[in-house]
Amino acid sequence: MTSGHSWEEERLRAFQTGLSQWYQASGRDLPWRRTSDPYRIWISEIMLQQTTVAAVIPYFERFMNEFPDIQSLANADEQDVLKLWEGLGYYSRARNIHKAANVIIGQFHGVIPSDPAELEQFPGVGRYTAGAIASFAFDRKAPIVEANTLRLYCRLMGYDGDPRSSAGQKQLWQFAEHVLPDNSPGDFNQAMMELGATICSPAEPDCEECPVCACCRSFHDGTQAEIPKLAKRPKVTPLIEATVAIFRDGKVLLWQNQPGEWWSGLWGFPRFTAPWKSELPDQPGAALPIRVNNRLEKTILQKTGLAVETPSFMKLIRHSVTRYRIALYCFTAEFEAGEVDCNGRPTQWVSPEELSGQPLSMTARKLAEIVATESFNP
DNA sequence: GTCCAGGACC
DNA sequence: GGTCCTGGAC
Repeated sequence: MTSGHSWEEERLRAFQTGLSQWYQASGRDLPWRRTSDPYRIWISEIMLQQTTVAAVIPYFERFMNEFPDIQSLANADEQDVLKLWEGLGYYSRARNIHKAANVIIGQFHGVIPSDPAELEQFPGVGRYTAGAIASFAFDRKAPIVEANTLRLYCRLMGYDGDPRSSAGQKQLWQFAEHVLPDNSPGDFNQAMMELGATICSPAEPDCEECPVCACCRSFHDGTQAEIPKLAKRPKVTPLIEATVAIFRDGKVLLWQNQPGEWWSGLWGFPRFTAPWKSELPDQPGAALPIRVNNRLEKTILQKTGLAVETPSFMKLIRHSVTRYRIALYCFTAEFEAGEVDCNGRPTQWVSPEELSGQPLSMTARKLAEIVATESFNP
């Protein structure tokens, strides 16, 4: 295994030219590629972290309509930023861009810096995102390594080690720097990502269409299926949870998720580990076994301070969060007695119509829709 | 239904 | 090295 990877000048030129011609002919026209506005580039790059292009596009358009510049974002309430982020996931990204916007307004006179090292100081901006903003918006010669380029670089180098190891990371960043041209490094980086995303795909890359297959070690060796080495999947833990929409005088109780919890900063219906051991039959409207019902009522009292009338089972939602596979049992219930006490957690009573204005997780949103429909047409 | 993709930060 | 989230492909 080689410790460094370097190409001769001639090969480098051929690679850069082939890639650039291919990108000009075949690159997708994406909303954030029509601009060099660092604000738009920055927001798009944050949205694109851990998120696919197709999912990002409508969010990006809405976000830019609502917050067209960094000042409007800094002025906004965090809750309104989270509301625009609803459904995109990884909500710390939304809290971080709001925080960073205020730092840029307060300490950088509203000007996004062009230096990758400075960019990396902002919350939510790591080495990749700093390089992306610096190169795309300012055409600075900053290398990038993210999922698409990681796969592409590993194959170009024929790197069969673990790309997540420190040795692998060192190789990748070194390679990214090595191939980066002086002219239009931003376009070059975009082209690399585009090639990784479209041609050099994880399964069955379309090597016949690749403009640089002549430079590709993995293509030469026929090792595309083994490179890059895939990460081991963490083992999945099943969870059974319950959530309840409690009604009082036509309003429903929400609590706010706290730092360190899932969906921190967003609102939701009281939600907790289900007080039973195995999955229940999935029959909306069906009466719960009496003992299960009693335990549920007792848990609701513990978590909210409220006694409720017999909870009614509405829906089973199956979803996943990181390594957890969750069966979420959704209930509605009518308030009977008590004072709201959710262990110091912020709470509010809202009408079903007001639910649409609250930032909720996707699962809370699903129950909110059921709740709004039921209360409109019970 | 299950599997997979997708960076920052602790 | 573990945690954050969702949607789309299969």
